[in-house]
Amino acid sequence: MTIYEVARRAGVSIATVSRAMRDSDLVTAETRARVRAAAQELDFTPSRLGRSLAEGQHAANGIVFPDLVGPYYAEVVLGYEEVAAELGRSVLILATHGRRDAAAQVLDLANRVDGMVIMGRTVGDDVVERIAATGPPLVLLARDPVSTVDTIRTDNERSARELAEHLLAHGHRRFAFLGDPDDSPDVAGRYAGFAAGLRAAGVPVPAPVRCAFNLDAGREAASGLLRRRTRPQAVVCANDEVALGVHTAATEAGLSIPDDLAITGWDDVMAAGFAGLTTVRQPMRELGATAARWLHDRITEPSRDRTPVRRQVLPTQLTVRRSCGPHTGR
Amino acid sequence: MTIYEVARRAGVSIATVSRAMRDSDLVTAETRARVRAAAQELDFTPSRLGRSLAEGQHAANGIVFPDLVGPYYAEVVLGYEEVAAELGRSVLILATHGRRDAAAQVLDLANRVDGMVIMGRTVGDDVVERIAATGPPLVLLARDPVSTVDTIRTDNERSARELAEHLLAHGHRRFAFLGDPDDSPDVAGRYAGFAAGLRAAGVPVPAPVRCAFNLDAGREAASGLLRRRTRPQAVVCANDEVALGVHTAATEAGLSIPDDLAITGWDDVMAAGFAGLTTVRQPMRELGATAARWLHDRITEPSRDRTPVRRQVLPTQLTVRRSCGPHTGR
DNA sequence: CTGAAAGCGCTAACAG
DNA sequence: CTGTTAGCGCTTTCAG
Repeated sequence: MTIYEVARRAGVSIATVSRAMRDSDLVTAETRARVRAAAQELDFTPSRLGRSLAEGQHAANGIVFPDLVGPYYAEVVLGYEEVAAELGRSVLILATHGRRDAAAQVLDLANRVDGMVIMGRTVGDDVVERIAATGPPLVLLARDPVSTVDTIRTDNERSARELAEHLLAHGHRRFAFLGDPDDSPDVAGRYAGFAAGLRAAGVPVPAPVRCAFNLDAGREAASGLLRRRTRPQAVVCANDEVALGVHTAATEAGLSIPDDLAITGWDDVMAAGFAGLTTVRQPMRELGATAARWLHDRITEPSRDRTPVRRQVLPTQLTVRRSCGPHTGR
Repeated sequence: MTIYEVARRAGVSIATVSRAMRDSDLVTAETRARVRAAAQELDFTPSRLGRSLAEGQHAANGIVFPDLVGPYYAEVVLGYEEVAAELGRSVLILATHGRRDAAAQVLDLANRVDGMVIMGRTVGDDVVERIAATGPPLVLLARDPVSTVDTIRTDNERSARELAEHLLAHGHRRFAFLGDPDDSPDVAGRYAGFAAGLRAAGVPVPAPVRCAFNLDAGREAASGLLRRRTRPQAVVCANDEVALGVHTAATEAGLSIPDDLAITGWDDVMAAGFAGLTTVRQPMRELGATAARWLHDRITEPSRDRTPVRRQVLPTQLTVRRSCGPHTGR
């Protein structure tokens, strides 16, 4: 079912069918009606491929992330998809799963979309720069800026520092940090802010205890930590899953939280509420939604690169619960 | 940067470039090398659009779901994407968000992919049938079969019945069911199995208390329920979010769980473990992964529809924790 | 307002 | 093995 058959049936040229299908005002209402009727009868839908090739537009956006485990990426993707859909664009997803050969897949994706966002440490800067140079518009999300690419992130340093100060106010002095700063720019920022907070108070900054982003990794790392001769008083974790792993390990070790051990996480996942975990909330959907809007601007702007580079850091919110230490008063 | 410029630079025809780029064995190793070198220098990547139009293949799959709230859909999508990527296919996502006009978007998606999965109650059977008739291969996921479309689901009836029996064994006799059977085929199945379990024991089957799939809805519905003169002894919820909402409401009302009120959920989300919630676990990734494999089979099979209709129901697992009632022994 | 015709970038017969 | 030449399905000048 192609435009030709509709044209024949309606007794017009394919150009007219094309116009009628897109409500161009270069056709009489009457002609349009006749064409649409024919299209209806033949159950014709213009081929996206044909149209895209001719227009040089995919009407699609891409997004690259490590995976969808935990609510963080899922929420970002959701915010992105929602706005993209409103703007009439489909969304292509690509999970790198930490694969080595992710670059090739990302490059392939760049070839299928009019714009794309690249999250965190999914691929190297070389790939980003290559796409920035010859590919579609890009937005970097939760990742350090590269050359002149638009970048959107949430604040990590400041909240982490605030968190450190809060813990210090509880009287804690021996700390541990769980998470791998080399794993993602977010973790690096959180560790940096945490370290800055301790340093300002003259408290020794521990080296990070590197572990993956999941409950089991946190649990395992913690069980080692808790066996040390001098146990930390407070464990700051790179995210909630890790923190909940520590929570589990501590409980198993017969420790009571927060009296024997204070714990904090990041993200405020649903389980954090039920575990009474102090954490930091960040505007995940807004992150994705903003990226989608920025991309749309770049894609539709008349002269590429007219808009200056955009950089934004969204604020986060410290959410204090009982896991960080006893709170007196209300 | 097109195939023509590479051809000129390498001193060959575009056909040869095409062959060299795809490692056809219809080119000398030497020619291939020369072409690839030229391509490299010019930073040429074959256009996906051009290729797709010529091949009549998108090398992409689609997936339609209501949203990504909660781990369920995210996990299914992840399993789907992972397998699709391994099979060399990109993935297009479409979240319907319960919109009325989802049909048009789904139809549009069908025009961009070689195969797609449609989950739950995102669009009506008419849309499914229309795509089945003229569109790419389809797999229905967590949804009742439609005509001869492949369908994969997890078991709901049986597990729900098992769950009812377990609760009956605890001595509970006054039940409530939270969730809307009209909302999704899954909920319908769960309610049906639950009802069957009670009926078999001669226990009155309550009408479902309809509520949305989230914590607040569960909490609100429960607070009404708990104010009735005869409070139920056990509340069976359509999923964990709802159950955790009930949990919250009950705790707020000063009830102790499970002594004053037993609660069960579905999905085994992370918070369920921390809340001690009895629930039912289902193989979410496997659901998506299987759908991706089935689609690939259909897409690549020589004569369309040679494979008979596939229907599969994956088993689930009752996960008993403390929220359903006191367990003696180990 | 409508039609003819030239692409968009690539693949795949079909000849050599 | 390599080149020529049709398309794939649609949009868009350019004439009329």
